[in-house]
Amino acid sequence: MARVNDEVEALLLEYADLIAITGGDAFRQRAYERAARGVRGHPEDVSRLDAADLRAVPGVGRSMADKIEEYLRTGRIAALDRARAAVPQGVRRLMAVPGLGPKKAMALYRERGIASVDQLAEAIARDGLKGLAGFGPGTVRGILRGVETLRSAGGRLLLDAATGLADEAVAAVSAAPGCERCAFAGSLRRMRETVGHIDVLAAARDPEPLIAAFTAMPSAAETAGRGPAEASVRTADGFGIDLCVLPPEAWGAGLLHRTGSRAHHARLRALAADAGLRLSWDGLFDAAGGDRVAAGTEEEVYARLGLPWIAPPLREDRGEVEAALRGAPHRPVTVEDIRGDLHTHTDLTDGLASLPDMVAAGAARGYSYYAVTDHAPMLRMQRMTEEKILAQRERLRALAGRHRGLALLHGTELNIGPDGGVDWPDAFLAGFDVCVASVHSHFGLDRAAQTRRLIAACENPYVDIIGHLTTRKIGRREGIDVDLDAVFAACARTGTAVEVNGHPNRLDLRDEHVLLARRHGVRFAVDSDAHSTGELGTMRWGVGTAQRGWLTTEDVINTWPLSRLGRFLRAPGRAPLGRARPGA
DNA sequence: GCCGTTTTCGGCCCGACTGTTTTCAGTCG
Repeated sequence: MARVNDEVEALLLEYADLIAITGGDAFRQRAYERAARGVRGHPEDVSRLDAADLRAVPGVGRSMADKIEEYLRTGRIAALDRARAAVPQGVRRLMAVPGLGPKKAMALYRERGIASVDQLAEAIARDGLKGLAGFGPGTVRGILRGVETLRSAGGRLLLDAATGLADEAVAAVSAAPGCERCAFAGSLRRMRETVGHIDVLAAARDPEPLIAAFTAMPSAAETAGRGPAEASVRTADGFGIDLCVLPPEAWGAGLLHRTGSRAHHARLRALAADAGLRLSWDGLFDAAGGDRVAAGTEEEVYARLGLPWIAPPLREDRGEVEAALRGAPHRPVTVEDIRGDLHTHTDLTDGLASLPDMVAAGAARGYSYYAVTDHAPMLRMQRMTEEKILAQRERLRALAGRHRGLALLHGTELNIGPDGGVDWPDAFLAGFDVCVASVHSHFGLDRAAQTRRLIAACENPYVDIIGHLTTRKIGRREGIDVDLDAVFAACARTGTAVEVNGHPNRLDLRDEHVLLARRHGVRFAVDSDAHSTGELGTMRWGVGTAQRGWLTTEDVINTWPLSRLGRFLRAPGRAPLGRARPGA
């Protein structure tokens, strides 16, 4: 793990789980979970904070600050070590299975000695849970489904964790003497939703110091392989990172080769062959004479093949080469194109940061508009009321003009009920600038019912954006069963945008669904769904997914100027954007 | 364990869903 915050988050979550497993105070457990989220969402590295600043992190008080300091000083937390001694590691890992909580995990261990996911799967296969109290046939079926979901993500990292590791490796190698260039490549550079291993590429005359720096970095728990110009390491969790060092003149060809995808690179090789050239990992060569004709940069190689540079998320052989050959190269939306975030939370509901802090963080990102969209009352645990959200609106209006050039939009994230209804009547919804509507319950409805409810939500004139439409959580929960064609057709017909949620656990819609929706003529909002100031940065993964889905600025409403966005958000009785808002 | 314009104690994330233990515990959002 690269960022100290990630390490601390993991330790606090582990402690919270151990409290739950051993039947400790539920409020204490939640305090640790909350602090873990606070640390995760904190934009600064906790190792650089003094005691007072540490306690300013949401959810961190004296006891947590002491534990974090103890970890930073000694690399251990004594209280956590004691808790670990009481519960076998595998029991905690069982809790990663959807449907298995602390109680059932502990019961499996106590009654059947099961202490790993593999042992659990094996026990189910030989009917070994029979007779165990609380584990009837329905429960066992559910657990088995959970094991399959978990295994579907098996051993792969989410984009935030993979990016953290890759950044650490690139920083370590870049600092080595003689390193001319260094970057990560592979599926991470293409922004696939999960990453099986990380490819790091570097350019240098002498690979040795780079390899030494790479194998010595803190995350490299063991060196799995080593050659004259490459090395492989594994993290403590067994995740693999490869380094390949190239001569500087081969940098572009090497980066192209290592970035892939295999299918895209094969397409380029075929194109080269047609032109009497040969493309390999170290350059583009004249097939007859053997002279290297391009290799220094990706742009040079593409240009020699008659193509413009193609953004890595597009390199999946989904027509990107043909489009470029036709003279209509695809220009995907970029992070720099994003003018605002239309789905964010504050501590009024389940966010961690205050309204002024979230707004300030949005301003710091250079946005021209920023929407606050806290949860609505149907999500009971959030205890939202009309009074609370109206008071928030007043506080938001009072912040207008505080940040030059930033228009503040007041919104909400509505819940789509099983029948497609949402939390508030039209008259109240008309008071919001923007409404996101999302499914948060009744995941088990059948396909027809899910499709009906989503179409009904689209038809609500105040619903502007459908949030995280399939509700999948990578490795935790399959998405709902829904007729996406029918829903996207309804979105296009009603002018309802679909969200590309950038949270690395969600990435919902996923790239294939984005492609499908785009074919229906749907508009999109790429959002962070941030619950802390740091999480506003998840926008980058949303944009990566949008790029993989071939979205352009024309498709994405939050790349548009405020005036055009305002026309899109128009609804009966709703004040036009910019008029009701000083500072807009 | 955290937190505070109802403060230094006593609250804090409530309720639906599911399966099964036939009166409710466990899990989840």
